[in-house]
Amino acid sequence: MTGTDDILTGLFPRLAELGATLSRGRSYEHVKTAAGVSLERPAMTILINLKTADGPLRVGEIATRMQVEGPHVTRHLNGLEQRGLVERVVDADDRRARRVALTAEGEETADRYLAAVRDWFGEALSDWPEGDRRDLTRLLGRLIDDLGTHAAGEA
Amino acid sequence: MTGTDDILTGLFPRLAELGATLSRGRSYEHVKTAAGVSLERPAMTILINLKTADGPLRVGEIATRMQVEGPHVTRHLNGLEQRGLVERVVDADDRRARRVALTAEGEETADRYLAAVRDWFGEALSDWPEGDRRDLTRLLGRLIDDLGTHAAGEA
DNA sequence: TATTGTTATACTCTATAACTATA
DNA sequence: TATAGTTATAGAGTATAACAATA
Repeated sequence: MTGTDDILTGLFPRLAELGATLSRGRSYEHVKTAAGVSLERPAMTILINLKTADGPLRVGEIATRMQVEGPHVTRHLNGLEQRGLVERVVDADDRRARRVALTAEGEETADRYLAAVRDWFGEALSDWPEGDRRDLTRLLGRLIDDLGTHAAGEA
Repeated sequence: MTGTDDILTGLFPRLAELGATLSRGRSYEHVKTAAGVSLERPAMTILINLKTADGPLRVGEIATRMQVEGPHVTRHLNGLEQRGLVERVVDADDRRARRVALTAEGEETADRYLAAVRDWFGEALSDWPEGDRRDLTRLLGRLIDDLGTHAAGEA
């Protein structure tokens, strides 16, 4: 009884609050301002995915990484391309597909944003022992895996 | 350099992915189905807040707890009241305010939902050592606090 | 004059359906 | 016939502005 009750009184409320803090909290606004970018959040997420990938990504691959459907990516890609932050190039091997790549300006934007993220979180967690950060990262990774696996009905 | 780099390669991506898993993942759908409820998520969140509070809450208090603006709460309250899950009673002490209370049916719905949450997370985390759950809960609590404090510019 | 809540409106995020072009 | 991506449309989530009632 103790173990399961902890979920309702401990973990679950924290996850709900973290979700609210992350999605509606002012953190993103602060970071955006610090980085001097004016993009909607999913658009910024696309840039980060491209930046942290090895090279250009296909549209479908971006959608999978973001856990969203294709048209959502296409829509933001249209805006990003108009602003000159990404380029879409037809894949030579499969002409149905497109390879999406950051432009130089897109790369700069992603760099500025990531630097602001690093500063922001670094300040917020400045008095955290290194061990706690590592533990949290590890536990979150496992949580994500286990939630995903369970949702997929594989376990 | 090591400490701050961990944020960009470790913590930050995990938080982003957890946010996606929590907000768009199928977990909520599974739990909803298991509990046999058909409410939009913010409406369910209102019920849970009322259930876990000591007694009836004012509209503004619900909004604060959910980290949203007042009109958003009002809108969902209208739906919940129509379905007979909550009641709004004018506060005798301050007639501008309303006290929102769960009806018997609202209470049952919240109970069913929370039981399904407990089952769902309990299964997903069934092989977690008790210590890991406690650690994650503690670290998440601190993370939320520190992000909130930093966003408020207090530190 | 300030505060509680509501109504009206609009913006952001995301999904589904229908389509085009390749394969 | 199946797959990659796009366009069109719609729904969920949330915010701001204007307002009512009360303090």
